Amino acid sequence: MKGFDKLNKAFDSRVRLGVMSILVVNDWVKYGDLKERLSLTDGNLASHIASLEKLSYLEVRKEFVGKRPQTSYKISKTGKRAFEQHLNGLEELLKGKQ
Amino acid sequence: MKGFDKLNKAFDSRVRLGVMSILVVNDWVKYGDLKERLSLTDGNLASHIASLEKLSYLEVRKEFVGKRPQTSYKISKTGKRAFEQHLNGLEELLKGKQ
DNA sequence: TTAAAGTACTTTGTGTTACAAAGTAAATGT
DNA sequence: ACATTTACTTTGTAACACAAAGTACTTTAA
Repeated sequence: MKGFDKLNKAFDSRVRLGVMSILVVNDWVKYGDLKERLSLTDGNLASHIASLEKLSYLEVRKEFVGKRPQTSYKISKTGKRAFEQHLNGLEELLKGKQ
Repeated sequence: MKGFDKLNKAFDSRVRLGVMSILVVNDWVKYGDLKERLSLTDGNLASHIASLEKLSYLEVRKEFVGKRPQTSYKISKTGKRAFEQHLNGLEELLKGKQ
Protein backbone atom coordinates (compact mmCIF):
# COMPACT_ATOMS: atom_id res chain seq x y z
CA MET A 1 0.00 0.00 0.00
CA LYS A 2 1.55 3.22 -1.15
CA GLY A 3 2.26 5.66 1.65
CA PHE A 4 1.31 3.20 4.33
CA ASP A 5 4.86 2.41 5.34
CA LYS A 6 5.64 6.10 5.70
CA LEU A 7 3.16 6.44 8.52
CA ASN A 8 4.90 6.93 11.84
CA LYS A 9 3.70 5.04 14.85
CA ALA A 10 4.53 8.04 16.99
CA PHE A 11 1.75 10.01 15.35
CA ASP A 12 -1.00 7.46 15.68
CA SER A 13 -2.36 9.20 18.71
CA ARG A 14 -4.69 12.16 18.40
CA VAL A 15 -2.89 13.86 21.23
CA ARG A 16 0.56 13.61 19.70
CA LEU A 17 -0.83 14.61 16.34
CA GLY A 18 -2.34 17.64 18.01
CA VAL A 19 0.88 18.55 19.75
CA MET A 20 2.91 18.25 16.58
CA SER A 21 0.39 20.20 14.52
CA ILE A 22 0.61 23.05 16.95
CA LEU A 23 4.37 22.95 17.15
CA VAL A 24 4.94 22.66 13.46
CA VAL A 25 3.55 26.16 13.00
CA ASN A 26 4.39 27.74 16.37
CA ASP A 27 7.79 27.98 18.02
CA TRP A 28 8.21 27.69 21.75
CA VAL A 29 4.72 26.90 22.87
CA LYS A 30 4.17 26.81 26.60
CA TYR A 31 3.18 23.62 28.36
CA GLY A 32 0.12 25.33 29.74
CA ASP A 33 -0.99 26.51 26.32
CA LEU A 34 -0.72 23.03 24.87
CA LYS A 35 -2.72 21.72 27.77
CA GLU A 36 -5.44 24.25 27.27
CA ARG A 37 -5.62 24.14 23.49
CA LEU A 38 -5.87 20.38 23.50
CA SER A 39 -8.05 20.16 26.61
CA LEU A 40 -5.89 17.59 28.29
CA THR A 41 -5.14 16.66 31.84
CA ASP A 42 -1.60 17.19 33.09
CA GLY A 43 -0.74 13.55 33.34
CA ASN A 44 -1.96 12.75 29.89
CA LEU A 45 -0.19 15.63 28.16
CA ALA A 46 3.00 15.06 30.13
CA SER A 47 3.21 11.43 29.13
CA HIS A 48 2.61 12.14 25.46
CA ILE A 49 5.21 14.87 25.53
CA ALA A 50 7.63 12.53 27.24
CA SER A 51 7.26 10.02 24.45
CA LEU A 52 7.90 12.67 21.80
CA GLU A 53 10.91 13.90 23.75
CA LYS A 54 12.31 10.40 23.93
CA LEU A 55 12.29 10.30 20.16
CA SER A 56 14.05 13.68 20.08
CA TYR A 57 11.14 15.20 18.25
CA LEU A 58 10.98 18.13 20.65
CA GLU A 59 13.29 20.73 22.11
CA VAL A 60 12.52 21.78 25.64
CA ARG A 61 13.23 25.04 27.40
CA LYS A 62 12.72 25.47 31.10
CA GLU A 63 12.90 28.94 32.55
CA PHE A 64 11.44 31.15 35.19
CA VAL A 65 9.10 33.92 34.19
CA GLY A 66 8.45 36.19 37.06
CA LYS A 67 9.31 33.63 39.67
CA ARG A 68 7.14 30.93 38.12
CA PRO A 69 8.49 27.95 36.27
CA GLN A 70 7.62 27.81 32.62
CA THR A 71 8.34 25.03 30.19
CA SER A 72 8.13 25.57 26.47
CA TYR A 73 8.44 23.27 23.51
CA LYS A 74 9.62 23.61 19.98
CA ILE A 75 9.63 20.99 17.29
CA SER A 76 13.15 19.72 16.57
CA LYS A 77 14.66 19.26 13.15
CA THR A 78 14.27 15.52 13.49
CA GLY A 79 10.71 15.97 14.64
CA LYS A 80 9.85 18.18 11.73
CA ARG A 81 11.32 15.74 9.28
CA ALA A 82 9.49 12.84 10.87
CA PHE A 83 6.21 14.69 10.91
CA GLU A 84 6.49 15.74 7.30
CA GLN A 85 7.27 12.18 6.30
CA HIS A 86 4.16 11.09 8.08
CA LEU A 87 2.02 13.70 6.39
CA ASN A 88 3.45 12.69 3.05
CA GLY A 89 2.52 9.14 3.78
CA LEU A 90 -1.00 10.18 4.67
CA GLU A 91 -1.35 12.13 1.47
CA GLU A 92 -0.11 9.31 -0.69
CA LEU A 93 -2.31 6.88 1.11
CA LEU A 94 -5.35 8.99 0.52
CA LYS A 95 -4.95 10.35 -2.93
CA GLY A 96 -4.12 7.14 -4.70
CA LYS A 97 -6.02 4.19 -5.75
CA GLN A 98 -3.43 1.53 -6.13
CA MET B 1 -7.55 23.47 18.77
CA LYS B 2 -9.35 23.74 15.51
CA GLY B 3 -10.01 20.41 13.84
CA PHE B 4 -8.75 18.45 16.80
CA ASP B 5 -12.19 17.47 18.03
CA LYS B 6 -13.13 16.20 14.60
CA LEU B 7 -10.50 13.48 14.77
CA ASN B 8 -12.02 10.07 15.19
CA LYS B 9 -10.53 7.67 17.66
CA ALA B 10 -11.38 4.82 15.32
CA PHE B 11 -8.83 6.08 12.82
CA ASP B 12 -5.92 6.53 15.19
CA SER B 13 -4.47 3.24 14.17
CA ARG B 14 -2.33 2.94 11.08
CA VAL B 15 -4.01 -0.30 10.22
CA ARG B 16 -7.55 1.06 10.32
CA LEU B 17 -6.42 4.15 8.46
CA GLY B 18 -4.96 1.87 5.83
CA VAL B 19 -8.11 -0.20 5.56
CA MET B 20 -10.31 2.85 5.24
CA SER B 21 -8.02 4.51 2.71
CA ILE B 22 -8.22 1.45 0.52
CA LEU B 23 -11.95 1.08 0.91
CA VAL B 24 -12.75 4.71 0.33
CA VAL B 25 -11.55 4.38 -3.25
CA ASN B 26 -12.28 0.69 -3.93
CA ASP B 27 -15.54 -1.15 -3.57
CA TRP B 28 -15.70 -4.72 -2.39
CA VAL B 29 -12.11 -5.44 -1.56
CA LYS B 30 -11.29 -9.01 -0.63
CA TYR B 31 -10.07 -9.91 2.82
CA GLY B 32 -6.99 -11.48 1.31
CA ASP B 33 -6.17 -8.38 -0.70
CA LEU B 34 -6.38 -6.17 2.36
CA LYS B 35 -4.14 -8.56 4.18
CA GLU B 36 -1.58 -8.55 1.44
CA ARG B 37 -1.63 -4.85 0.65
CA LEU B 38 -1.21 -3.94 4.27
CA SER B 39 1.18 -6.79 5.07
CA LEU B 40 -0.75 -7.90 8.10
CA THR B 41 -1.23 -11.18 9.89
CA ASP B 42 -4.70 -12.71 9.90
CA GLY B 43 -5.35 -12.09 13.56
CA ASN B 44 -4.32 -8.50 13.41
CA LEU B 45 -6.33 -7.60 10.34
CA ALA B 46 -9.35 -9.54 11.54
CA SER B 47 -9.47 -7.70 14.84
CA HIS B 48 -9.14 -4.28 13.23
CA ILE B 49 -11.85 -5.14 10.76
CA ALA B 50 -14.04 -6.36 13.60
CA SER B 51 -13.74 -3.03 15.33
CA LEU B 52 -14.66 -1.13 12.17
CA GLU B 53 -17.58 -3.48 11.64
CA LYS B 54 -18.80 -2.89 15.15
CA LEU B 55 -19.02 0.80 14.35
CA SER B 56 -20.94 -0.04 11.16
CA TYR B 57 -18.24 1.53 9.07
CA LEU B 58 -18.07 -1.51 6.80
CA GLU B 59 -20.39 -3.67 4.77
CA VAL B 60 -19.45 -7.31 4.53
CA ARG B 61 -20.18 -9.85 1.83
CA LYS B 62 -19.43 -13.53 2.22
CA GLU B 63 -19.66 -15.77 -0.78
CA PHE B 64 -18.10 -18.77 -2.41
CA VAL B 65 -15.98 -18.38 -5.48
CA GLY B 66 -15.24 -21.67 -7.04
CA LYS B 67 -15.73 -23.67 -3.88
CA ARG B 68 -13.56 -21.36 -1.77
CA PRO B 69 -14.95 -18.93 0.78
CA GLN B 70 -14.37 -15.29 0.02
CA THR B 71 -15.12 -12.30 2.20
CA SER B 72 -15.19 -8.80 0.79
CA TYR B 73 -15.59 -5.38 2.34
CA LYS B 74 -17.02 -2.10 1.25
CA ILE B 75 -17.09 1.13 3.15
CA SER B 76 -20.58 1.98 4.43
CA LYS B 77 -22.27 5.32 4.17
CA THR B 78 -21.69 5.92 7.87
CA GLY B 79 -18.10 4.88 7.47
CA LYS B 80 -17.55 7.22 4.60
CA ARG B 81 -19.05 10.11 6.47
CA ALA B 82 -16.98 9.36 9.54
CA PHE B 83 -13.81 9.04 7.54
CA GLU B 84 -14.38 12.27 5.69
CA GLN B 85 -15.03 14.06 8.96
CA HIS B 86 -11.76 12.76 10.22
CA LEU B 87 -9.88 13.90 7.15
CA ASN B 88 -11.47 17.30 7.44
CA GLY B 89 -10.30 17.49 11.01
CA LEU B 90 -6.80 16.57 9.97
CA GLU B 91 -6.74 19.20 7.30
CA GLU B 92 -7.99 21.93 9.59
CA LEU B 93 -5.55 20.87 12.23
CA LEU B 94 -2.67 21.13 9.86
CA LYS B 95 -3.36 24.10 7.76
CA GLY B 96 -4.17 26.52 10.48
CA LYS B 97 -2.16 28.34 12.97
CA GLN B 98 -4.69 29.16 15.59
C1' DT C 1 -5.78 -41.92 1.34
C1' DT C 2 -2.99 -39.45 3.97
C1' DA C 3 -1.01 -35.03 3.63
C1' DA C 4 -0.42 -30.22 2.58
C1' DA C 5 -2.32 -25.90 1.70
C1' DG C 6 -5.88 -22.21 1.16
C1' DT C 7 -9.51 -19.06 3.37
C1' DA C 8 -11.02 -16.65 7.10
C1' DC C 9 -11.25 -16.48 11.18
C1' DT C 10 -10.94 -17.02 16.80
C1' DT C 11 -8.27 -17.72 20.86
C1' DT C 12 -4.49 -16.96 23.71
C1' DG C 13 -0.87 -14.57 25.72
C1' DT C 14 2.16 -10.80 26.26
C1' DG C 15 3.43 -6.49 26.17
C1' DT C 16 2.31 -1.55 25.32
C1' DT C 17 -0.65 2.43 25.70
C1' DA C 18 -4.19 5.79 27.32
C1' DC C 19 -6.08 8.15 30.73
C1' DA C 20 -7.88 10.12 35.08
C1' DA C 21 -6.93 11.00 39.56
C1' DA C 22 -4.06 11.79 43.12
C1' DG C 23 0.40 13.01 44.81
C1' DT C 24 4.76 16.02 44.76
C1' DA C 25 7.65 20.19 44.98
C1' DA C 26 8.79 24.82 45.04
C1' DA C 27 7.18 29.30 44.93
C1' DT C 28 3.48 32.99 45.20
C1' DG C 29 -0.73 35.37 46.66
C1' DT C 30 -4.06 36.42 50.54
C1' DA D 1 -1.09 29.42 57.80
C1' DC D 2 -3.51 28.10 53.70
C1' DA D 3 -4.85 27.92 49.01
C1' DT D 4 -3.08 28.34 44.38
C1' DT D 5 -0.10 27.93 40.33
C1' DT D 6 3.10 25.25 37.36
C1' DA D 7 4.78 21.24 35.78
C1' DC D 8 5.24 17.24 36.57
C1' DT D 9 5.38 11.90 38.52
C1' DT D 10 3.04 7.98 40.37
C1' DT D 11 -0.54 4.81 40.54
C1' DG D 12 -4.06 1.96 38.93
C1' DT D 13 -7.22 0.39 35.56
C1' DA D 14 -8.86 -0.51 31.29
C1' DA D 15 -8.18 -0.78 26.41
C1' DC D 16 -5.35 -2.04 22.51
C1' DA D 17 -1.82 -4.18 19.35
C1' DC D 18 0.16 -7.97 17.72
C1' DA D 19 2.15 -12.57 16.77
C1' DA D 20 1.46 -17.17 17.07
C1' DA D 21 -1.22 -20.98 17.45
C1' DG D 22 -5.57 -23.17 16.96
C1' DT D 23 -10.12 -24.09 14.36
C1' DA D 24 -13.16 -25.51 10.57
C1' DC D 25 -13.93 -26.60 6.21
C1' DT D 26 -12.36 -27.48 1.57
C1' DT D 27 -9.42 -28.48 -2.33
C1' DT D 28 -5.40 -30.11 -4.61
C1' DA D 29 -1.23 -33.10 -4.68
C1' DA D 30 1.44 -37.44 -3.86
